[in-house]
Amino acid sequence: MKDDLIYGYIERLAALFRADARRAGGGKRLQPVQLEALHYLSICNRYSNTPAAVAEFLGLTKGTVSQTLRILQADHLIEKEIDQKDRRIVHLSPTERGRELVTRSIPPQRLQNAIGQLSEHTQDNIANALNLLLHNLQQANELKTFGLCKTCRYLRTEADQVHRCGLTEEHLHEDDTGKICREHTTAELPAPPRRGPRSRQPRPG
Amino acid sequence: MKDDLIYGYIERLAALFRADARRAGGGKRLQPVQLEALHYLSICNRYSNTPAAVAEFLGLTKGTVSQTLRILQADHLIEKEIDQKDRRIVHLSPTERGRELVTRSIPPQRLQNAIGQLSEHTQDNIANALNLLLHNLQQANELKTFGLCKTCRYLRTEADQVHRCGLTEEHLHEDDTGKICREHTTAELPAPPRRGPRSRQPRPG
DNA sequence: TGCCTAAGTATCGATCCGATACTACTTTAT
DNA sequence: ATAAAGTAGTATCGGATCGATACTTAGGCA
Repeated sequence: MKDDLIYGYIERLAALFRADARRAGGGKRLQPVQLEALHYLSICNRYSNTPAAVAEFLGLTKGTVSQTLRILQADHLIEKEIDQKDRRIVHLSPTERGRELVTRSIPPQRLQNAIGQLSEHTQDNIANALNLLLHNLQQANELKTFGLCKTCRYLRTEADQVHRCGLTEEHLHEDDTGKICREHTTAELPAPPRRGPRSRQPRPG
Repeated sequence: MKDDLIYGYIERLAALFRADARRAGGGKRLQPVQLEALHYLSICNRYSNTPAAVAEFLGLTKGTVSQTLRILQADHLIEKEIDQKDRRIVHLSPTERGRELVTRSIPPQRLQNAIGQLSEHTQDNIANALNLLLHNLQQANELKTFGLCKTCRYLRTEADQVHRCGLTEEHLHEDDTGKICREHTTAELPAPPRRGPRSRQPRPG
């Protein structure tokens, strides 16, 4: 078992990224968690941009995330909009300022320096190894995958390149299929959609 | 450039580890940073177990780390001892309780679940890919490596398996060479030891 | 002796974070 | 139709994180 070794490497890399995030931030100093929340909101689709989804993604409670989002909003980095169909739900979108900040800060400069020195082939190897590890970790522990919509088993592409989500039957724009979805389910998984006690329709994209 | 992808994977893995660390902790709930500090102190050699080294390793300021260590000491997870040669320096060692806690919590159960399912070969691939990435990141940004003493370019092994550090000329026990050293310098690096304006002797092990 | 530097601590304020309690809204059961 | 249960989100409290700043103690050096 190489778990000690692998854990050590990832912890080390993550610590360096966090230190980077702390020192960077571009003028308006953001905390690492704030930056991660902003980052998520800039790469998720329009059905996954709610406070609850951010909390799930970051592995924090919704109360904790609520404060972080309040700060981001106060700094004019995100905007809130109430869902008209279900008025309990809030949709969050990064402002232009917010998007610029994410683009400047992620990925961190140090990582770019390092990866730029590696061959395409080596980069692929690293990306594949990490993908495999993450995928295995999520599957072994039955965690949410937060994958791209276009890799979801419920995505159907019909005639004339019309995309449709098999869970909600909704039409999807091409753009949406390249973003992270909260309801993403890995294609290889034979498991059926878990329709537990909750009868609410999931809201995938 | 696969940097976006690679960053995403690592950030995701680290978030899961942190969530694990928060929920675990075994009775005495430790914060993720506290656990990481305790972990470091349980794998570093006797010359790298100071507050300053912990701060360097975690990428935090010494003031911040000082508080964390105070809490660990109050919980009887570490012990402090003043260096007799330089009485400014404090040496930190985990107590028996501290060591048990680290052993229980690191690596996290979820990672063990995931890695246990992979073949030896796949585990090696992942470990190698991460090692390469981390090594490259440290070298490209001139960061401290915090590697094992036995992989340091300054380690010399003399007759009768007597180990000696080329920087301090000190004798080293076999045990020490398997631990993390603050002054570790990667073997492949042709760079000379940086003896800058500081005239202090480094304290490798 | 006196100055400089280094290791470590103390304190403050902004933020993080979970726990708890609450409001507003939707869905379900009766 | 109405009550009950469940969900999304917010507010507040207390302990911890974290950087900035200022400080104490100790060693190095002229």
